[in-house]
Amino acid sequence: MPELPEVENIGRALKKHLVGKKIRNIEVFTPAMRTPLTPLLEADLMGARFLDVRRRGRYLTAELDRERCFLMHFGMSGVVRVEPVSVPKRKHEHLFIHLDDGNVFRFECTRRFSIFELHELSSGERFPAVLDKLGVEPLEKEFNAPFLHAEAARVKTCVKNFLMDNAVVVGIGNIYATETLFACGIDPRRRASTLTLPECKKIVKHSKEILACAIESGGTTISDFLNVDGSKGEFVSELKAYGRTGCPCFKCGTTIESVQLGGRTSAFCPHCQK
DNA sequence: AGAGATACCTGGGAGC
DNA sequence: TGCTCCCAGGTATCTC
Repeated sequence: MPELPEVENIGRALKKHLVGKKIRNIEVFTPAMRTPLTPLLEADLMGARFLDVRRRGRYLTAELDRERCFLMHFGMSGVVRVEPVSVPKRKHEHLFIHLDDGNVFRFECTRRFSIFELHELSSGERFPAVLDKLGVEPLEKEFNAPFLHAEAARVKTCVKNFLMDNAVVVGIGNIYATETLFACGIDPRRRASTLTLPECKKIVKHSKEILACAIESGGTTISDFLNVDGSKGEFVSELKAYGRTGCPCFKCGTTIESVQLGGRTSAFCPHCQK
């Protein structure tokens, strides 16, 4: 599934393929997505030109002229491709945007968790207003230990759910929260407000490192996304805790356990994570 | 107000 | 073998 590093790479690739191109035609195959795709047909987008592609959290925006933009979120099974019109339509492709260079921008999502919407974008704005409430970017300097410590102090939820809260920091999903807490030796069930400043420093350090590592390892997924089909990035082989319930801990050999937190499975080592 | 629960959706794997 | 059931995931929306 596209995590933040992959979304970043997808955005860079899309930028190369879309910017400067004009929309020739739009085809919608599945009108009733999580949010309906029909507004894309009703809006007059013929001839609109792509100006830029940007990432915010796990969202991508594709800015058009005429003060509008597409807002994309890939959920857990969303894929985008830019391919020649001759490539046959796949089963779960829901939207085609034909470009004036003869290629087709294709939006695929098996589980239909993805979002593809049209938004207003007043001049000077970088992102549509619906993204205003998102938290800081984990790779930016605003995501630091004092910030995290202050945020943690005012919530009652557990560390794991806190790290996954998009209003605090964006793009840390179940996998990265699980891996970060394992790397830090912090029990995911602990109250976030019990985190010390040094522990927050660890979390910031490790989450940035893990994201950076995933960006490198995710490269293969990106080439697949444009060329063939989405095989998983190599980062899956780096996982130390996520998906390893019942397996021995790489550090101490204790059996990895799992617990439900906020409706999500959290794997952890009961010996290493305190 | 804030936090937990639930709906959304489908493919794949486990179990019978 | 073939069927049913459950799980995975992020976000919006609800309920308490």
